[in-house]
Amino acid sequence: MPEISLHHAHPWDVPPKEAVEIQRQLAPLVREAPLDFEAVRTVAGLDVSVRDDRVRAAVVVYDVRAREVVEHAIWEGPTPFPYVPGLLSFREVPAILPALERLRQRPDVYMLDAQGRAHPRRFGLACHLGVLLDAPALGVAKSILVGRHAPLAEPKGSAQPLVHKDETVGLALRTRERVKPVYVSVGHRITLRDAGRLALGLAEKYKLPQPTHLAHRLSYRGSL
DNA sequence: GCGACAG
DNA sequence: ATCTTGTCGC
Repeated sequence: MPEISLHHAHPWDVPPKEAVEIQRQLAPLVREAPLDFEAVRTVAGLDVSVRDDRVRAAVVVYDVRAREVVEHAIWEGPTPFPYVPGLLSFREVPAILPALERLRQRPDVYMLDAQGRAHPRRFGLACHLGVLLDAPALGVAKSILVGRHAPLAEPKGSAQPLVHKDETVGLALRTRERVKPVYVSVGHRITLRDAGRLALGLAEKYKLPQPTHLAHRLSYRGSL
């Protein structure tokens, strides 16, 4: 079992003010690059649920060719940080990392139930995890943190850029007809275009792509 | 100063 | 995120 090596590690138990400073320091490290789909066999779906003062992180490793879950893991622990808009990663990453350590294999791509660059400082949870792991990552959120977009057409696959302060930070993407869209954004080592393609391609049965949908189920119910 | 605000 | 049954519509 390969050990997880973190890039640019830093403390998590810090006051909000310092957390913001850490984000500003790491944001420039985010890289956008084409995703080599030929080399992608597995996509990890990640999600964290909260129960009283406990958090439960769940990871599902989804084989994109076989279209099935090949491995999954859970980790539970005390809630380390309150929910503060813009600082979600400081609440969830400390639980996600130990969950990832319980996997036997390293996923090729990480898909988060959160924002990537569509964040006030361009450093949402998907960016944070991507930079720490130095691996391809993308965010697929159910609602907007920052930015606006034009109305979407009806068909599945319709999309509109999500713009914040004159900058395209994400994509409003309709993954199912007549269903509210999801918000895709770059986490790390992927382009917005490829992130959109991946999210749409994995949205087989539900609004959310399979990896994220299943991870949400696993963290919420405790089983698949 | 007043709203908005991933999960 | 979480608390929760039925119900309307494709």
